[in-house]
Amino acid sequence: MKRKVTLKQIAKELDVSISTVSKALRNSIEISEDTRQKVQAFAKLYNYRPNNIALSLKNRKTKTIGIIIPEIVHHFFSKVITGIELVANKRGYNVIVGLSNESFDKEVINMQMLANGSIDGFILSIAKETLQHQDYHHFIETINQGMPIVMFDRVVNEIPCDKVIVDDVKGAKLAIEKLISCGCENIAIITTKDYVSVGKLRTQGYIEALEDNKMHPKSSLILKVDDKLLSENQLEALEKEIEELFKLNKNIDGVFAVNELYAVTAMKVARKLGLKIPESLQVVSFTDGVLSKHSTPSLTTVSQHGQSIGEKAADLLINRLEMDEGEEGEEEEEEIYETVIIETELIERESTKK
Amino acid sequence: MKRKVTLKQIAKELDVSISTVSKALRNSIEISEDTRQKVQAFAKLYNYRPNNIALSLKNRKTKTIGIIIPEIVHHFFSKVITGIELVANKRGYNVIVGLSNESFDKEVINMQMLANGSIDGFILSIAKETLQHQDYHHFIETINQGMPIVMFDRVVNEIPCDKVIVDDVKGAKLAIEKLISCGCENIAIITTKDYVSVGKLRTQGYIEALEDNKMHPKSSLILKVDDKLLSENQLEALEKEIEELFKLNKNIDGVFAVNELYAVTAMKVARKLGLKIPESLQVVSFTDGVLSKHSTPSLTTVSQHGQSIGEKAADLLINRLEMDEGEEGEEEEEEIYETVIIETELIERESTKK
DNA sequence: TTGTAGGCGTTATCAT
DNA sequence: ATGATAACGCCTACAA
Repeated sequence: MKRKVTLKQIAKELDVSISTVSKALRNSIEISEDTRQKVQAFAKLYNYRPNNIALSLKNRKTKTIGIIIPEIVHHFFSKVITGIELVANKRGYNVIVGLSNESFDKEVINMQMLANGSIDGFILSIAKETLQHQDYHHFIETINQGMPIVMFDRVVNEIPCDKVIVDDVKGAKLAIEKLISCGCENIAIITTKDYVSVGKLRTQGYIEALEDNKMHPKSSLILKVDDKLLSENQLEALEKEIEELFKLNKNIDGVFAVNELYAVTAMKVARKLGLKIPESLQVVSFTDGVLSKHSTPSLTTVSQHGQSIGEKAADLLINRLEMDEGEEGEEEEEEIYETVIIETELIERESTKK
Repeated sequence: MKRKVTLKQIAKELDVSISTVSKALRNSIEISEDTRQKVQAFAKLYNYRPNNIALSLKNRKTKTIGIIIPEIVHHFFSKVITGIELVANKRGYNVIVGLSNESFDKEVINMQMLANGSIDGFILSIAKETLQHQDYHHFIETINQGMPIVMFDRVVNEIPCDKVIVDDVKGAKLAIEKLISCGCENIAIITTKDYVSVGKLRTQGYIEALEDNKMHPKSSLILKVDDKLLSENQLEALEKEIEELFKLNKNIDGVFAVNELYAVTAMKVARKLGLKIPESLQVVSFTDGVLSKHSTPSLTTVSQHGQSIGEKAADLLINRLEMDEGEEGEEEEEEIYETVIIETELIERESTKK
C-alpha cells in the first residue's frame, strides 16, 4: 500500500528542494520548464494531492462548514442539508454534521468539538431544550471568537448573526385563507405548546387570519398538543386528543395542522369518525414532506422550501467568511446582520376543495 | 472579539515557554505546582482549547469519519447517519457528510475532497450510477492508500473492506411467508430493474419463498419498475404501471413491494380499483419508514434497522482505525474483512391480516 | 532557476 | 523545573 505522497517525498525522490516541488506544481514561472515537467509527471504518477489539514493549518481556514441540527431523520432538516451541501460544494466547502438531538448539552458539546479549528463557521437550528432554557451563551461565545453563525428556522433574535427563516405567520395565514375561501366556517388548529417558536407563530397566523376575515377564534378550536407525544412515538395519545377535539366540536369543517404528522393523524381520526375529506372536512398542513405527497388523500400544504433555506444559509455564511478575508483584524466594525425570509408557498392537493 | 487563544499567546503572557504551558495544561509532573496553577487558571480564563487541526496534523489522524451516501432526504439513509453519529461521537469522532446524489462523478469528487487528510476513513453506500458503470477504482485507490472503507447496504463483493448489509433475500422471504400464512395465493411483487442490487436480491427472495412453498412464480406477477419513475417524481407513470398489473391479474390477493413508495402507491391504486385492504388485498413492504407508519392503512413492513446498520458500520470502522495504530508500517498483513448481516424484522401493521 | 527559513499550533524528546 | 528544537505538510518571502 502506497501511503499518501508528500512534497517532501517527491523532493527527495527527484533530488530537488521542497519549495521547488511546491512551486513547480503550482506552475510558478520561477521554475524551469524542464523541472516543472519532471515534477508534475512524478506527482501525477504518484497521484499527489496537497494535504487538506496542512493547508487548513497554514491558511487558518478549513473550508468546511459545521451544521448543527436537532435531528436528521426529518424531511425538512434533510432538505436543508441538501441545500447547504449543494452550494457549499459548489463554492469549494465541505460540510460536517452534528446532531443535537434536541438536547442542550449535546448542542453545546457538539459546537465545542467543531469550534476548535475544525470548521470556519456554523449553520444551525436551535434545539428545543435550548429554546426552553433560553441559554444562548454558547452561541454568543462562538461568535465572539470570530466564528460566524447562520441560524435557520428556529432562531432567536437576540443573537447577532445572519438568519434564514420562513414567515410562519404569513404561511399560516395562507393556509387559513385557503380554507376560508373554500367555504370553511369552523376551522380548528392543531398546534404545539407555545415554547416551540414556530408553533407559536403559526398559531398567531391562524388567529390573525381569522380576525382579518371577521371570524372569531374560539379557544375550543385551538388544540395545543404536547410535542412530546410526537417525539416519544405516542401516536395513540395524539389520536385521542384529536378525537376529543372533533367530538366536542361537531361543526368543524376545516383543520389546520402545524406539521404533517398532526395532519395525517387528524385525517385518520376524521375518517374513523366518518368524515369525508375534502367534502365534509378540509385539511391543510404546514411543512411539505413525504407524508403529504403520499397520504390518501394527499395533503394540501404550506411548503417551507427547505432546500432554498439551506442554499441561502450557506450563501450567507460563505459570503461572510470570504468577506472577512479582506479585513481580518479591523476590530469591531459595526457588523450588519441580515435576516432573510424565504417565501412559503401553498401546494394544493386533494385534502382541500378546488 | 477575542480570537482563539493559543499556547504561544499564553506563554508570552505568562512569560514562560510554550512547552511549559503545554506540559502544565496536561498536568505533567515535570512542572511545579505553582506554574501549573497559574497556567491552568489563565487557560481557563481565556477558554483555551487545543486546535484540532494542529493536532490532526501532528498525530496524522483527524478523528473524523467521512460518510458518502446517495441522498440524505431518505428515511433509511438518515437513520443510518443517526446511528453512525451516535457511536462516532461516543468514541470521540466527528462525522463529515458528502452526498453523491446517485452520480458517479460526484461520488468520486467527494471522496477525493475528503481523502486528502480530512478524514481517517469512509462509511459509504454506493451510488446507482457507479453500480451501473461497475467502475470501482476510486474505492480501490482509497483503500490502497491505507484509508479503510466500510460499505453498507449497497455494497459490492470485490472490494476488500468491511461491509454491513441486510439479508435482502431473507427479508423478502419473511414478507412473502407472512402473506402466504395469511392466505394469499396470488402474490405479486413490485420491484426495480435488476441492476439495483437490493431490488434484485429482494426479487430473488420472493421467488425462492414461493418455490419453498410449492407455489409457482409467474412472470406476469413480477413488475419491474424503472426506478427513474421514483427519482424523477413521475408518480402517475408508476400508478399506471401498477394499475395495469392489477387489471391484467384480477386474482392478485397479495402484494410485496420492495420499498415504501411502491407499497403506498399500490395501495392507492388498489383502493381506486375498489379493493379492500387487508380483506381482499394484503400488502407488505420492504423498508420501514415514515410512510409505512402513517399511511392508511398502516403498512406491514420488513424493517432494515437503519440505525443499527449505522452503529455497526461506525464500530467496524473505528475498530479498524484504532487497530491500525499498533501496526503502522507492517506491510500487507493479510487483512481480514468482515461482512456483518443485520437481521431484518417483520413489523406487522394494518395492511395484512392477523 | 533553485534553495533556505520561518511559521501555522501542538507535542515529544532532549537539553539545561 | 523549565526551555529549545524538531516534526507533522504546506506555502512563501527572501537569499543565493
